[in-house]
Amino acid sequence: MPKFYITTSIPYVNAKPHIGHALEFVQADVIARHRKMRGEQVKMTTGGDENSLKIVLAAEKLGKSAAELCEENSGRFKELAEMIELDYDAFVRTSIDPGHKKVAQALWKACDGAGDIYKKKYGGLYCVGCELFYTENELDGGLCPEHKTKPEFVEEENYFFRLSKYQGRLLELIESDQVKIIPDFRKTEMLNFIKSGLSDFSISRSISRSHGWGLKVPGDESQIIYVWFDALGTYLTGVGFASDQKEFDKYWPADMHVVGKGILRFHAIYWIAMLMSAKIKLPKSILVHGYVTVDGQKMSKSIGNVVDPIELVKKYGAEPIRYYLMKEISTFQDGDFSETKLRDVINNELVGNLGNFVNRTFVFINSKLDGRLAETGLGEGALLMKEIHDLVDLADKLLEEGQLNFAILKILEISSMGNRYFQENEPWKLVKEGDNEAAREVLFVCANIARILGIMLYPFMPCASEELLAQIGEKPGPIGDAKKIAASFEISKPRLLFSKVE
RNA sequence: AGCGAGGUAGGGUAGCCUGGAGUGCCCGCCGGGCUCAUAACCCGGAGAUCGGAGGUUCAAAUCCUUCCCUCGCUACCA
Repeated sequence: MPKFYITTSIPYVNAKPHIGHALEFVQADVIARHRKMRGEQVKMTTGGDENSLKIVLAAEKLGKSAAELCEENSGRFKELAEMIELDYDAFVRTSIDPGHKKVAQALWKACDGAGDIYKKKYGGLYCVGCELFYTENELDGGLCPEHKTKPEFVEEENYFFRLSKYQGRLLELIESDQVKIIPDFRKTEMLNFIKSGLSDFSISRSISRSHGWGLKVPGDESQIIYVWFDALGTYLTGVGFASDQKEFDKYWPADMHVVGKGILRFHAIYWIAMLMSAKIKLPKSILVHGYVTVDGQKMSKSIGNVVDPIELVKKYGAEPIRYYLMKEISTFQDGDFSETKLRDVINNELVGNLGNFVNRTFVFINSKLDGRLAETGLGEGALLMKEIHDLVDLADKLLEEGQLNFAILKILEISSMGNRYFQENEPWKLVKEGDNEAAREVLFVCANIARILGIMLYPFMPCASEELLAQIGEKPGPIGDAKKIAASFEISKPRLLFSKVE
């Protein structure tokens, strides 16, 4: 059985989750569930990035310890993961996961052993909020462009990673898609970045600048491992690196890292170079999504428009949110969220189109045809069924390519075709005229379409999928089942899949 | 400044790579039909100089040149 190891990036837990985190969770989850439907053995990991100075600062502000803040916020991310139906196997918290510390240090030692880590004095204008050094011309009137605060001059001796050494190999790996970056325009960005020249980067911080928070550099108590070096290691931790060799050999390398556009560089360049240095196999692909704006505006605390996905799920349920994120937001580009739009989508698409088609089909069979349908053959519907099977194949292919929004569009199209077929064939008239056989044939086609919808919806809306299929006594199954015509149907009790919102 | 992504009916998008009647989708608007269904569904219509200007071509939203505008990134932000 082929395996598929997919990861979400691990969010900074210095604040609550926002809708963008939900987007990434759902994207990864949809891909993972699709792979399961294809019969692959899927492993998915996520986690919390906790060893960062930002956490310490945020905690101090709130009068808490860093550990307490991590506990609290990681808890919220875990809650989001559960609520949004993320089917994950491991949630790696970098500050307390016992295996993770070993991983980070083993990774460090391996890079060190390869001669890629060296000490260097480094100084510059440092913004605490960003945790990074700025050059003069990056500053905005002498202030940090992000925080509008005056950066301080910091000088210290740090460990550096010899990134420059890997420039040529990185270029080739990405160019040739051995590490495939999806979509193409992100790949181009990375290639251009590499071509512009790579400098070595700092991978440690002094213990004082880190406020003592973080993982210690092996063999040097005075230095803390830089948060990214540490965080990327969670992808290894999640599948047993340095602890469970059998598990690791089975699942590594990762088949896909799902990340936001802002952190692509760390994955496509730093991470790959680190793994090469440590002589660990390389991940196969990186899928890069955009950011979510809210009502056309960038989300920010100062504007006060940060959307809390947990609240949203409580209000509307997980499935509509998943649907919205997958369909209304382009997989690779920035997309907008608005609650008004969400309501429209629920009422028009989930209730009016999809839910209604399934409901009118099942209710009709139940009330006019005794709840049963024997094999009737597809009759005139055979042609339609062929078109629908083509859409199934297309959606399958789009899912494989990560084109999630196009895939779900195709699935909804199946539902539209069902509604049209139902309408044009007017089975209610056939029943009135006493031609139950003809009505049965129409409904046999419709029921099969509903069943296909049930199967194909699984990656996007697993609960709705289960609920739909349960009404005909089935469960979500392999994607191949979608193209098999069910022989007969028995409708237990039609139940609504989605409800209107006011 | 460099690099990247965009500019398609009132709004949001797809189509562009591999030219062929402005073609599609989700809303909104107008009109009609149906009554199985959660006033859901189906059909039809109005509405676009496909950012501007040149060019290639029998033919350009699509290819080339150029200009304008918006957004993102430019060493550590999902």
